[in-house]
Amino acid sequence: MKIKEVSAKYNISQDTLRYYENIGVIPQVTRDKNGIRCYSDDDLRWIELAICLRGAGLALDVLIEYRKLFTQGNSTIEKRYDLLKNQKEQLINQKIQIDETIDRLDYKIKIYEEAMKTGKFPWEEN
Amino acid sequence: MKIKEVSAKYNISQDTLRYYENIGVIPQVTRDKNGIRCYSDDDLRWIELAICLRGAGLALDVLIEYRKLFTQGNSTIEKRYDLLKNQKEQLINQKIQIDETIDRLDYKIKIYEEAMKTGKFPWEEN
DNA sequence: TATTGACTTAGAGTTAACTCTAGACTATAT
DNA sequence: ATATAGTCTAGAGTTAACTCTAAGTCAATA
Repeated sequence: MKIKEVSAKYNISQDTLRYYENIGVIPQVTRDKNGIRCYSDDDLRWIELAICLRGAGLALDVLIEYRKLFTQGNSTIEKRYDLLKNQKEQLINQKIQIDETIDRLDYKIKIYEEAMKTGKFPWEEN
Repeated sequence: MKIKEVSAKYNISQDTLRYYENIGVIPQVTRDKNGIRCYSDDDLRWIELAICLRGAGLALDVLIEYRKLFTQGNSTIEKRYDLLKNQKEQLINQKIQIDETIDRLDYKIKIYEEAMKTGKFPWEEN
């Protein structure tokens, strides 16, 4: 699979694909005789993982670290485990923050709905 | 309340407080005779709101827009309502992404736990 | 044969959200 | 009287994560 197809398949720019490879978020993609990237199934799995984790807000630093540990083999299992646990914790905290904010938005939305229905605008702080 | 106290109370840098005021995320704080900021309760509520929304990932652009609409009075009620609804949708989507990622991390974490318990490292893609 | 389109690289540019710097002012403590 | 601590401003610098540019290679097509 060449870069254009991969880009279309995962809706990610070609620039970003090359960038991720350069910084070590995904493997060094093998090239054909003309130096053109041919993405393997394994490469695609790494890309998909990267997109998923980035989409949830993980930093590229963390993905680079995970990939680095992975390439270092089984001796880094524990470190990878810690990293994953850690990131999961962060995501749980982020979810809590989001839930708080959604509650807050819901409260405001309700007030605005009332205001629009009754034409009366209650005293509001912000 | 002066900037140092506010900074401590909300755990936000003085620079950021001034920055938020400059770009219009929070009100223009009134000054004492020496030009020093004295934050009112209303200012504090805006700060608290900004920190909450930013913590959930809302962009400063959006907060600036909301604040701008607010200062324009009741004629912008509907626009503010739309903005809030919109941002809520985004947060819900973000939460879905996070949940997917947490599931994925959980799966990996389980595999790593197994590996560490048994000492056997199963074939893994990444 | 010339052009087109897909690809390559290195490196510069962009954007968001801070964060820091330098120089100035004022109030209080020694 | 001087030092210290807290504040101010304007503007420069930083960081993350892209995104774009320019100049080049190569294969297929008009």
